[in-house]
Amino acid sequence: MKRSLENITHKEDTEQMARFAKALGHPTRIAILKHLGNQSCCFTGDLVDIFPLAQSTISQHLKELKNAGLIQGELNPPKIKYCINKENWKTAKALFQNFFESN
Amino acid sequence: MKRSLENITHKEDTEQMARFAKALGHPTRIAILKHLGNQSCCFTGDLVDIFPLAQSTISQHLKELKNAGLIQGELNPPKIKYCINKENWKTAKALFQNFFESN
DNA sequence: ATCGTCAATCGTACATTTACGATTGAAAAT
DNA sequence: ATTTTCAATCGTAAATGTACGATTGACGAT
Repeated sequence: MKRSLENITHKEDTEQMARFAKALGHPTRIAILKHLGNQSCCFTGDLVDIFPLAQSTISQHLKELKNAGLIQGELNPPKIKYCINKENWKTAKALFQNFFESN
Repeated sequence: MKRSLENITHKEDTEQMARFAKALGHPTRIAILKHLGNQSCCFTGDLVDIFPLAQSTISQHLKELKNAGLIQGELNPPKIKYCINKENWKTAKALFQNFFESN
């Protein structure tokens, strides 16, 4: 990537949707979200058991999902309980719905 | 990425959705698709005029969208006309709809 | 106070992405 | 036949992403 600073800007909706899409752009993360959808919530450890990936890798994926705003972590000592961020989920849903509808 | 060969597999739906999402994971590509949605079709050159990016960069983005199956190029010598791939668009729409609905 | 458990972060290796300019190839126009 | 035009591809540089094991930090339990 050249133009590292002088980068192109797009409409905020477009940028936001791209951020969501990027976070969804890995099968493990989709699978995590599907799991959260069923369970409503779960702990990192649960996921480490489900997926044949290192704990650090799961943690990294969770971080990306959190950064994108799709999930949130609640302290539940000594564990951390992850849930869908319903607020942003609604936003994402609307963005994608609107995007796909127009064709 | 270690495990380059012994990689994790997911359900086909999950993999497919991730492929679509990955292709949507860049604002320029979202913008291209939105443009195609309005225009129904367009030429690479049109996009080069619209976006402040090199021709080769646009071409690369188009290639990714084509690989993901979201667009298709029709020969229209001497130009190439790009359109939404309606078949796969429907598939993608359904995958995302279903995904977001379940929460 | 020490130990065990859980999850984040660090350091690292390698792959992939994103951008550019330059080159190539194919087809239309001269 | 030569030139022009359009878009793909090549080569390259830098950034990001994906995975691992090891370490750290926080907190409960012993």
